Amino acid sequence: MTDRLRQHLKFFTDLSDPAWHALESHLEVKKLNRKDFLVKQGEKITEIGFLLSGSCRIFYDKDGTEWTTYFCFENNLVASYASCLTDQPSTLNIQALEDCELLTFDYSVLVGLYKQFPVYETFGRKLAEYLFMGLDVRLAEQLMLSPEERYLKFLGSPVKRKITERIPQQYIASYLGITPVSLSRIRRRIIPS
Amino acid sequence: MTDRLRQHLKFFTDLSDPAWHALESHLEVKKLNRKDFLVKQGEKITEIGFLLSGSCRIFYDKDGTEWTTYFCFENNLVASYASCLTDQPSTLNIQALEDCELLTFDYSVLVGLYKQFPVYETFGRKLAEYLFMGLDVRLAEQLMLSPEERYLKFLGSPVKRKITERIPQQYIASYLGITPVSLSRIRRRIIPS
DNA sequence: CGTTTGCTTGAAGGTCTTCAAATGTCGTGG
DNA sequence: CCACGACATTTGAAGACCTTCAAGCAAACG
Repeated sequence: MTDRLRQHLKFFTDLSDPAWHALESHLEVKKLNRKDFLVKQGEKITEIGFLLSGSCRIFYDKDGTEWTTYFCFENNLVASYASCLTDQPSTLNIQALEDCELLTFDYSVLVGLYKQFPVYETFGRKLAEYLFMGLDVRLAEQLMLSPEERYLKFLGSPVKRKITERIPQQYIASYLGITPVSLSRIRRRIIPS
Repeated sequence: MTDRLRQHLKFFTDLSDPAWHALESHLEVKKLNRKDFLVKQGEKITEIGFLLSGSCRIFYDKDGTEWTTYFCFENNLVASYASCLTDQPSTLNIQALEDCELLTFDYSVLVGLYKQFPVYETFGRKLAEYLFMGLDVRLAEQLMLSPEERYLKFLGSPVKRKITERIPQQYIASYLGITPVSLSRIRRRIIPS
């Protein structure tokens, strides 16, 4: 079962057996029911999860309105990474959209591995670089594209299009930075069927 | 002169003398006149700059409209980092807002240092983490705050407030994701004086 | 079934955008 | 030092789009 995590980490860097086992020995299995929270805004939780099954969304809550920054599915890492890095309470929430099974370990484990195995420094670098690039694209879209263009682009991505089949529309709207009502109207506009 | 760069890198991690000299030996001095480009959209330039004096802005050009993602000043690193990472042509521009003097080295130098000195892996990780966190906050603001709120927040940051004293308003607008016209109206609205 | 939850639709209102013109500001050359 | 031109900012008017509040449906679930 942990093999799937090891496989996923290869996307960033290859780990030797000893290096891998050092991490593996800290892994725990965790289950979340739909709507359960892995991380809550305001709490300091430096747990890093790897989704074996199910899905989560990462969102901010501002005055009762929720703004989604990311969706996570099987074989994805999920964490309040900024909170780990700053060692401050999380500014965001991570909530299960479906029942989830995940492997977890604490960020402090990773920090320990940075010191023990140089290869983990490389891993940490690649991970941060990967997250950086994801945000970079996302910010650019948010800056340059209109809500309608953002939705069209969302549909244009096969990976993301699948999200629409699995995630309530209101969360897509909050990901696009608009209200559910607006998304509904945009949909009627571009798919006049 | 290169000392200022070394000092700045300490923000991320301490470099031993040999590690530092390995980088220092590759540094070049470069001057940019106002409006000159360090990086142009569509070109693959993996040069990393450290601003000794002057300022730059990083922006996307979409159909003739420019959208600023970042401003850089003295003692800041500046590069098309995503382009370095992906080894693809840059999707953004870096342009001097004032006459600039900078120290530069190519990203490939850094990649070489990753292999030679483990400490540079740590540096690279911290750098990527730092850039990630900057984008994280920026995206959250872009998602959750109205243009007016974004501008107020911009003014509320002493560091950024200084930008208004040095940078034309239209660039601030493009940073906030609105038109110069809108920013002008927002200003009139919140500072009715 | 009835309740809950989520999506759609309507009406009204606000803010941003676009296009255009006027006013300001700054740097350069006469 | 002033005048000019280039570039920035402001302002006006019209229009588009998103938002809010509210009501109506539809599907999902106990």
